[in-house]
Amino acid sequence: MNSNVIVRAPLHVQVAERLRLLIDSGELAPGTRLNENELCQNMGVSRTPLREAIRSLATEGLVELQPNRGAIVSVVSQEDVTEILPIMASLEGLGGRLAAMHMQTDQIEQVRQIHNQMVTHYQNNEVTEYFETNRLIHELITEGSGNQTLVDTINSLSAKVRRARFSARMTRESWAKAVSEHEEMVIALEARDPDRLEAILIEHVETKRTTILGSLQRSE
Amino acid sequence: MNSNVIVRAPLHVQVAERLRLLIDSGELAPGTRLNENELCQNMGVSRTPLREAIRSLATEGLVELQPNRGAIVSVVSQEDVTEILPIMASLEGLGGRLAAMHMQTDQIEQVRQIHNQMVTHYQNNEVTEYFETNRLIHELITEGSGNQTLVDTINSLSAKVRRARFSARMTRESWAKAVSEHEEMVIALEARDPDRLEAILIEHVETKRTTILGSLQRSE
DNA sequence: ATAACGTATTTTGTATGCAATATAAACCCG
DNA sequence: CGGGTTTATATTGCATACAAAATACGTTAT
Repeated sequence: MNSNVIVRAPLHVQVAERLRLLIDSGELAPGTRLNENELCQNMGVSRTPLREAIRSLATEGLVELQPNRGAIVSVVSQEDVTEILPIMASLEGLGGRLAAMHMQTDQIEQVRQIHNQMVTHYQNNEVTEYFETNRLIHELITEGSGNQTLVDTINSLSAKVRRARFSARMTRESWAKAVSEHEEMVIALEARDPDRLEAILIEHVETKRTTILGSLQRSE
Repeated sequence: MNSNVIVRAPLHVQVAERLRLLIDSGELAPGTRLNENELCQNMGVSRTPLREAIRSLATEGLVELQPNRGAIVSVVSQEDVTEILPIMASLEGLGGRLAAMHMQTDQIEQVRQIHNQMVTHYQNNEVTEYFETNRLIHELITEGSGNQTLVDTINSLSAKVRRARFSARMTRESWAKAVSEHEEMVIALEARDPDRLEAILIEHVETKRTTILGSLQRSE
């Protein structure tokens, strides 16, 4: 009777994880062709698990299969982002609504703490740390909904937008707006006001949309 | 220069499609273990493309991988349905809102026609045809949003709920309510009233939730 | 009779090999 | 020299082969 069974993940799962990381970090840039032999050598596995991993990533939408020509890292177009953000607005809004109803007090306090950290990073102009704490807050609120399917759905959409990385291109103005919206979010959460939190989150994603599209304009 | 190239889909894609159908139709019931050799013989392919297909279905959530023990058709629990329906409400609501803004007049007329067919099926107590036309209307409206990512997201969630198939267990009462809500939907669409259509769709999914959970209660 | 052990068989996981397709290179002809 | 065709190489697609794990079975001992 051993309940501490250590089941090491199947190779294709490990490989998929690793690839996901490479793609997310940008080491494998959008459009890059995935050469099977090359990746096999790199990771020290055979083609079978690698190919299985690639198929998974394809259904996730991270890579695109081209029959008889392998797979390329999928490119996230402006149209994609335009499609995704309204969906995320709805879903984050729903998440916030549920979170305001279900979250424990200590969890809310945790959000407040991280929010305060985020504001500090904002004031110190620490962009990377700002985005990380920002992401964490959204994650905590979404998870606070208690709806795992919702969390998964949002994450999968969020991953695509993130990969387009417009991050660094925020104007001082829109950054300030985002921070103040976050402040309101936490207040609504502390007041456990579902309608208000939902509304702010939807508005917040709308701000994000403006920021991103603005940044895309400027970069053309 | 030949632009009429016929690219027949890769085997793993065909296999995935076939499996999806088998699962969706219930021929492969939830919980069934997928025996690779058996399926290979059945479909006349080797294990490699079959396994690749299974991996895809796993990331779609239709099957569940059990390390060293293969895959089983995933079971859709009451909790899953409880999680999914609010998400679908949000997304269908958004879809309706966008559809009311973007749909062409002739597309709306088409919805009206199919709606009328659906009402006839309702009056004649033709359940299968009713559900088919019902599904079609929702599909048309969602597609009318012009947001393909939204369509995909809804479809993937919808597939899971559908697989739980509570369909046949509708009470006369809730059925009537669903039909009248549909009538209102079409009216709101014809009036191109985004707010109203969104509200009705959200309400409509809520009705569905009640119906399904009621049916689950009764079946215990 | 049943519980526990050990062996045989099945089934999954991974690697390798061969065939088909696509890409790159060499070559020929204008 | 350039466009097009042929040939060579690389890469993907699929099937098979081997290894490891899990399940099924039979035997023995209590």
